[in-house]
Amino acid sequence: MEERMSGFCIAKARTHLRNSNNNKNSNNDYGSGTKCGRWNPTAEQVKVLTELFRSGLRTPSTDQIQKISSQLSFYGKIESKNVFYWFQNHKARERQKRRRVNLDDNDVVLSSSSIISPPSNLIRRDDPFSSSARYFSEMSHNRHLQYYNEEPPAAKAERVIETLQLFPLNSFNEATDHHQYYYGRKEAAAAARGFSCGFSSEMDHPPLDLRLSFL
Amino acid sequence: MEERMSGFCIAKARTHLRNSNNNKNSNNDYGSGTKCGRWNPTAEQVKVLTELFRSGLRTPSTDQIQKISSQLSFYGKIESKNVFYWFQNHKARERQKRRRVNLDDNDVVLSSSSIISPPSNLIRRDDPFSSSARYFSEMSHNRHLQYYNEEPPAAKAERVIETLQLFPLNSFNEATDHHQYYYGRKEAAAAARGFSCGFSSEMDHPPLDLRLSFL
DNA sequence: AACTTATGAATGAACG
DNA sequence: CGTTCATTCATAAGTT
Repeated sequence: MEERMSGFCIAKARTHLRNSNNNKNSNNDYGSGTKCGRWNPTAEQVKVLTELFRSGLRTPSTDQIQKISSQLSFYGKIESKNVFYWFQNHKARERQKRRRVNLDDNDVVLSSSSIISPPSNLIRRDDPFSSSARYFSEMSHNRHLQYYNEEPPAAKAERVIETLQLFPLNSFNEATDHHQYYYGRKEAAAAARGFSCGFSSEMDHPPLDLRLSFL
Repeated sequence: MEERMSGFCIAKARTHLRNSNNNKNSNNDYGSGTKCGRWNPTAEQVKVLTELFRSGLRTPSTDQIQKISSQLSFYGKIESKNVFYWFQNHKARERQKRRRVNLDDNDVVLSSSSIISPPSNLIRRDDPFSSSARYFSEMSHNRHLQYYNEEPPAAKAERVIETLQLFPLNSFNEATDHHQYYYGRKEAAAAARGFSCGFSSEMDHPPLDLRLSFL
């Protein structure tokens, strides 16, 4: 049972939703609005929140949340929880992003340098989600990061990318030891064990043998 | 029916300047100086991803994503996030589709069985943040159980930053007393500096004076 | 070319 | 907190 039939958004999704007119609306909602209950921040709200974040606020206290919310309500409907979530998400994503970038970065370099030089233009220069932490358009955290010091890169040394060689030449880095994290999915596990990409016969192209064994 | 009209994305904070330049060039010319377009997977990439998905992989771990990305980069430009999103979307859409069908069948049943649906419109608590710091605890949604673990509990010392008082000027809530930053995050306190709620008398304008650079 | 569909990307919300 | 879900936005690709 891996199917996550959680799906019962029904209650929420299908309910026609009250038109929350009690709020008299806000000038925001670019066209949508009334449909769902999901908060849709206005530009100003986002701007302010971003500024706060940028200035270092990461986990506002309850009071702060309330105050911020209060202030932002001027621009449109908003509740405390929205502010709460916003920071929560923003922070998490900021980090996630950074993490991914690091990995990516590492790897790509490797890959390009090895074997078959990739199609020139593949050398990504500026990616939203990578390098330069320039993913979020306007967020640009180009500030002193000293305020948030969170993840010493070294700490994660364990799960590092064991620099598997990327291409088929001799891939299958068994490196994926058995100790792999059972990150849950049975199916995933199953898949990971013996998947050999089906296209063996056609494969007009190279290699890439993905049997997940390398995962 | 859900009209996706969605006027425009005025603020949205990310606005990519749809009008980046001129004509619809949009040649997937990643890597060149221009803005990145969105990832355009090659047939091979899609194939592999699909295979992986079919073989059961639904929510690849970070490592897996990383590796997959590496492998696929052979076929063209690709980043971790692309892989991440791909799976995310693929999974979601499959479910969505299925849900739709499913729901179509017993939508009424559901509705009636769910006990006097409370005035959903009013359910929203105005301020769950009233007192308890750890807020929100009553949503028993019970999604699906999936265990995942790969990160050892980290004893992370919160970095304490000196405090600059928040909302210095005048708050509605007297709560702004000096020890308010005891509430939780010390770091939080550090940040809101300058957030002065100045409800000037100009209601047509941003009342919120953040004194952050704010353009 | 306008319309529709498919899908990449983003993000609010929430779970464990 | 990190992860996952649901929904929406944006845009490339496919259709008419």
